[in-house]
Amino acid sequence: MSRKFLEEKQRQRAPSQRALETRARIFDAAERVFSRAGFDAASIRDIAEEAEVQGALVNHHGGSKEALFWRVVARRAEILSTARLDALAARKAEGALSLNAVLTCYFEPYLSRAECGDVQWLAYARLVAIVSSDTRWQELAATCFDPTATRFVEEIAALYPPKAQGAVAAAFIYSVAALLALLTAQWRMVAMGDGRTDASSHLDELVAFCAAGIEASVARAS
Amino acid sequence: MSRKFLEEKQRQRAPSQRALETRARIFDAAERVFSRAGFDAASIRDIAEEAEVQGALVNHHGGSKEALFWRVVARRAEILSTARLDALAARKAEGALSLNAVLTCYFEPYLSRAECGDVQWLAYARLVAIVSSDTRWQELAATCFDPTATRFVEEIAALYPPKAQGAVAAAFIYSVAALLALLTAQWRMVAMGDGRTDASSHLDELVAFCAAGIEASVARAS
DNA sequence: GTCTATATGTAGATAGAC
DNA sequence: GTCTATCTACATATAGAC
Repeated sequence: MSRKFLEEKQRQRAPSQRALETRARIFDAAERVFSRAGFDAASIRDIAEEAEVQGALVNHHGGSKEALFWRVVARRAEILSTARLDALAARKAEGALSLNAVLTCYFEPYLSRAECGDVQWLAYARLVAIVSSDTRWQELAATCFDPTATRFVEEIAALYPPKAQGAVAAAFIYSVAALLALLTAQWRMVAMGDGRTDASSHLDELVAFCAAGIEASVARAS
Repeated sequence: MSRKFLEEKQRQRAPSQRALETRARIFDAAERVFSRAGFDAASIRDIAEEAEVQGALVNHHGGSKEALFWRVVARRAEILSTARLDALAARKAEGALSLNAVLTCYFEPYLSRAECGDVQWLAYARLVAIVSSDTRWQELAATCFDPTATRFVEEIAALYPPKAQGAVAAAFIYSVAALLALLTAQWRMVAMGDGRTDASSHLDELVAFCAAGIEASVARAS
């Protein structure tokens, strides 16, 4: 039942251009509304209004509210997974991987999309935070996020002795949490006295933080 | 209006013992239900049932649903802030502080309460994750969490050149995110291959991860 | 595919008896 | 303080016309 919400009904014939645009508008609107309000506080009515369609159309294209959420998350998760794995493969083709290189392959595809100011990708960052922090979406996370994350953990673990595997897994989760914090909790950094404005260096700083943290965790475990 | 939900009405006379117990039962139940379901999916009826009282009593003791959430969060936040600042003061009395010592003073009061298996403190960890990841609770976070967090950022920043302040603030937010991940996302670590079972070493490993990360962030900024 | 109208459930809050 | 009963609002979802 793992992908229960992602299956599409068989269609009689190809959807029209207009229908595809309507569907995309609904998905984009759902993404923004879910990210602003969270799953429960978001209403189908809000989404319909944001998409400028009638409420019944949201159910028609997205299925139930829960299925719509799954589809909205899965849509971008697939794009991101592909970009991350492609970046990893490209780096690997250049020669042996370093810890910093692997982390950059994981962070950069996400950060570059979110930080260039794309509203939809910024909204998606909040969705990931919602999914990651709530066991209610455990199955969704396992379906959309875990395969790629596991791949990266394996890649990092290969740089160290086998007995460090557990420490690498824990430190990678910390690293992903830090990435999400960068995307969703920047107002808190400002409140704590971070007055810097040059967003360009965020990626390198995050990589430096996480790489040093992972090294230290592994060193403790060895 | 910053503490709007935390003010109590003036009372005519002291509440009875029974009333105090009822109130505590309602707050504990609210803590558990909010942590399981999140704010919106939790209903006053669920909370009443969990506390084994009538629904109207929840409104009577907690005020509106939003006010109840504020009070539940604030109640434990105060205990934790006091414990953290006391630990910091005690360490300071012993001599000059190290980065590891400051981080331990911040993490330990929380981890020791959550990891000893106390249901209410485990529930509270989820509440903090909810508050921290949603701008809707920005004001609550600013009221309950920021004063203590700012104090710790200052303490860490004092160990480094002034121009590292921004990097310290960002790295501290990453560290708090890692702490929350340890408390709320351990199932993900297991899914990534962390098969270790000895919970006792989590504190030291987390401190090692964050301390190394902060050092690296500061080094980049200097 | 799209729209109108509505069925059905459940939410938060309170009035008023005890 | 506590309980019963209820008000009002809005949620999701679907039936059926076009």
